[in-house]
Amino acid sequence: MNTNYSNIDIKNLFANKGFKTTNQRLAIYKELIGNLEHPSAESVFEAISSEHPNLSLGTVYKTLDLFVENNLANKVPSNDGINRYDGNIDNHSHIYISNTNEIVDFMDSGLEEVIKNYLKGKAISNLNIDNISVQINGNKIHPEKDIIVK
Amino acid sequence: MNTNYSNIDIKNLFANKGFKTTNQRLAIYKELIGNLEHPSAESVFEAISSEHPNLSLGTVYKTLDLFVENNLANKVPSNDGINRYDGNIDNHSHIYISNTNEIVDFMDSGLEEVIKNYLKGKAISNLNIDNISVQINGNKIHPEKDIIVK
DNA sequence: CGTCTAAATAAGAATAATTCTTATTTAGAA
DNA sequence: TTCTAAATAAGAATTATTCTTATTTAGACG
Repeated sequence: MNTNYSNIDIKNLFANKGFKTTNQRLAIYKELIGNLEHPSAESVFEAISSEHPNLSLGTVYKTLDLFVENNLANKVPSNDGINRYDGNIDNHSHIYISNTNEIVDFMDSGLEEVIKNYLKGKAISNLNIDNISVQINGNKIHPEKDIIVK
Repeated sequence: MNTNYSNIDIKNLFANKGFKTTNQRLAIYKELIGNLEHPSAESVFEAISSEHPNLSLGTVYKTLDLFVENNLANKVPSNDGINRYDGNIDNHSHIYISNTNEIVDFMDSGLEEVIKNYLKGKAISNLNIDNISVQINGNKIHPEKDIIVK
């Protein structure tokens, strides 16, 4: 995913979706695509509120939902009751780490391919499939260190 | 999964985990394993409150979390901020249906096998994997009808 | 470029889900 | 049967999210 958008690029992106570009939306969008940790509305707000001291938390909520509705972001299912968002709209999977509460991207087109092929042999009637992603649940052996996928 | 537990069976199950059997816990557990729709705390409460008029919603919350801690249930990640629970602790996958807000079980040991095999070729360092499940996101063509997997 | 207006925002009130507190009740050990 | 630690009921408190409304602003249009 290219996260190296200029303000002009983002402005065009927004215009194509039919909504206005505001400083708030620019800041929220840039934070979202730059933050790979699947932030909550609250953490997006905290990350940018020093540069945007008048920003309202309600605006962050509304704006993130606007992005989701317009396919500029996705919600990431969570199991602690707090909604988290993902600026990466390419289909990918997630590693849920229970002892750190992290949700780490697992990008691997081969995996999605393998699953799609397997499911071709199955008939699931009455369902339009939008996308498939894998949830890998686990815990970090060394919580302070990163997970490295090779 | 055998959902045909007698009260005695459940009592033993609880005793083995080291906690007391109460009427509330029996009712909550039976509702949880009998309800395949991944209920929230609220819906468990509603389902059994007529037979247990003094039951407190807080007790349902506490009890469901007790079950999760003791591996008698799992939390199901959701993206509407409401925690949902699953009394089926066998590893399985879920179909998330956006237009009905349902979460439907997708039991298929072959699928988990295919994924495990694929992941054997990958090195994910610093992670203990507990389980892997697939999230199939889609929407029902006929919302009032069921999804049938063959 | 200035004007205008629908759209967006700030601020904080309202709501909804969940957790916490404490007095009372109870399961099950002894 | 007694006793006590554990569990519960009730409702207050907290937290995440949504809603309301007065004010501000992006950008269309002249």
